[in-house]
Amino acid sequence: MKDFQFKIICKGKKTKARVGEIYTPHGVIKTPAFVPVGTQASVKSVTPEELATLGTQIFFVNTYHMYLRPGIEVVEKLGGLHKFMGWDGPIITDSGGFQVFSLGRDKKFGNRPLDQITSSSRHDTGNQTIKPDQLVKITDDGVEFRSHWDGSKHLFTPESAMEWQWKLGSDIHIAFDDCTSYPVAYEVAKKSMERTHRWAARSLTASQKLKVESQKSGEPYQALYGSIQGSVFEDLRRESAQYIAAMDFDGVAIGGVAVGETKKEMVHVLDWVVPILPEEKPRHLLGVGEIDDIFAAVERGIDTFDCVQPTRLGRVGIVLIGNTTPAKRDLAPRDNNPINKYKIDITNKCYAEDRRPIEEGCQCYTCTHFARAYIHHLFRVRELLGYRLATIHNLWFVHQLMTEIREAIVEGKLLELKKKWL
RNA sequence: GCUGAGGUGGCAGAGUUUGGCAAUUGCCCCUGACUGUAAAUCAGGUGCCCUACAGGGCUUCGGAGGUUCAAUUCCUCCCCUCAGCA
Repeated sequence: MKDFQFKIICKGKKTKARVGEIYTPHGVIKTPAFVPVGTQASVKSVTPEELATLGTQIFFVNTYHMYLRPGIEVVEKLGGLHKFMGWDGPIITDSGGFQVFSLGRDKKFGNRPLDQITSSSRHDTGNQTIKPDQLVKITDDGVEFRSHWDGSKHLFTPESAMEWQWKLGSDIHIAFDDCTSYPVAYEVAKKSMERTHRWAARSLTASQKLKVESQKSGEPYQALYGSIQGSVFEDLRRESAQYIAAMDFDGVAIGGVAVGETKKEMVHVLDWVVPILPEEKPRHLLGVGEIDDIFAAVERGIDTFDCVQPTRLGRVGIVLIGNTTPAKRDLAPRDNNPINKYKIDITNKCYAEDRRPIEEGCQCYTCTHFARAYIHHLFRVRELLGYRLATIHNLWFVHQLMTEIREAIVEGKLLELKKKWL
């Protein structure tokens, strides 16, 4: 028996949702599961022990970031990612494919001309400043990245991405893909998808080779998920799903979503793609995790999804709240906006003397120990504890929601739960 | 009391040498954004009024005078703060 398995425990009756268990050499993941993101081998501001307490079963680390700092070899020397981070549970690594998209855009700096960007907000490398469009160069072989730290050049290929993930020793790897930007012309999306497919084949070949070698030496199994692209075009998405589904991957990842398209478009993508995927393989949705998206994904049969939202929003003072007990909270003026009904900005003045916890009834460490006023204060004075407490609450919140969702699927009440929330 | 240095938006602090638009810039504050993390970040607004925008009008550099076409800037007096010495 190989160390990686996916078991479906229960399927929804009215939806395509399913409750399952992913077995990895470092433990079991109950699905559907939310996967926090710890890009640089750290879910920012929380310890592995705290993560476990919050309900995190597995989290994301990025190969690209590990490659640049501290370097794959360093992690390897220190005994692999698990030992390096002090986390015994399952780990999933991203290939660096997302950075093709994320480093290639100029989103961070808006649309301002580069000469208007203040020196403190851009990355200076000695005398010259790296422009975003210089950070990534895609070739047939792979991607030439320029380090956002020092501008040095580095070539990433499907083969190297696989090798590095093996050296990191994560439990689940993602194939090296080309995350298509949005909006994008059909022809460009098609080429990007085809490139992703070529890279998927190369990733799989490289990974299988490494798998054979490692099994000889008795190393734990490391799974590989193929990645589907195709932007918002139905025929491309279907083609990509069929292509990836037909390959010998351990699981499937849906990429290129939540990159600027509407939520409606994203849901369409799921509707096209998921029915094509094999039942018995776990399905991961890359980069998605707002409350309504979580429901949309789960009821369409997604098993795991990762997102920076809970952690990133927490660090800027946005804390998540349920929609189930609206009477228990006062809305800040802006929170009357339905889009914001799952979050409050704790830095708003109206919370300066608020004695209540972030959310009444929440059992997280933050809510059982501190008032909104205190967290508000911590953010105003930029105390590190503020970022931590907000992150702790947000992660707990999402993991709690996932627990509720898993229970609801088993009880056949997912749609009721969704209605209650949305 | 003497000597010296100062008084500029809510705060800090440029501008005064060489009179020619102060709303330089920080901070605070307000608002917005964030979905496989170049992100404990970024963007916008922050004297008043008009304007959808472009832009326009007005008020302001401790106080009172003076010189000048023109004064935050030069001159006189006064008030206040800080430092040193009595």
